[in-house]
Amino acid sequence: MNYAAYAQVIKAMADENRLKIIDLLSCGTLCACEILENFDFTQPTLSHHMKVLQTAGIVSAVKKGRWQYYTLLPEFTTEFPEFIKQLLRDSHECVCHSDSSCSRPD
Amino acid sequence: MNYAAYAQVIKAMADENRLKIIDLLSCGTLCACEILENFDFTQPTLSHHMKVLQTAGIVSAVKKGRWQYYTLLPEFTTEFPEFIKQLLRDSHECVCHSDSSCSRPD
DNA sequence: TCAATATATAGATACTCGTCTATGTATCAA
DNA sequence: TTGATACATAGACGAGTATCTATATATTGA
Repeated sequence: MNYAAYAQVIKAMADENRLKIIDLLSCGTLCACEILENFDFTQPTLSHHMKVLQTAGIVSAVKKGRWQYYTLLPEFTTEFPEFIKQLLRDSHECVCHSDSSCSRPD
Repeated sequence: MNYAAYAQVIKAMADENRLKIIDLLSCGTLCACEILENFDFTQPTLSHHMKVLQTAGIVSAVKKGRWQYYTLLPEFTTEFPEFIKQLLRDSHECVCHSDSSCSRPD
């Protein structure tokens, strides 16, 4: 499992405001000004957050005229929940199935 | 949706090593020394990571003799994937369903 | 052409975080 | 009792980050 790659994605999600941005985008494309209406921080701060989400492969951006439209990437919305599922699922390559010097608790 | 609370959980997951620890624990309880065998960092660093995971409500700890046993909390393993599902699902309270001055891209 | 609008970039600041070394504490076996 | 083992805590350091103000760029309507 590629921990480093997914750690990058999760790092990008590890912020209250970006989590809300992802939620806003979960029902469709929005431009930056529409997203900004939902927050108290400044426009450059939003610009920073959107760049973080793009770099992580969570969001794509398309410019039309004056507006920059952001959309959740389908790769993210489908692959990420699948990764979480696999992460928390018992798999047979785990160290706990191998020999160990420590005894188990009762 | 409680973004702040889940942002704390996601922050605790937003580290390559802690992600691997969660994966190791996904198939059952392990003591600290067993977990440490899988990493290159020092024992105090592991101790720090385990505290972060406990504070976030991801892992519980039980001491038996000399050993400290760690287990993934069932609340985490069941509720977190559900949160991710809801986060990425189109919901009807979204701002995109309300009035907006911005036009949509084609 | 000019002003307003939408967004990005630069640079600064304060804070958080991952890791280390050094050391403390608790448990157990001899 | 003593030494070894398992783990935690304290404190430091360097890197990263969330936010701001100031400013630049691009687009559009008048």
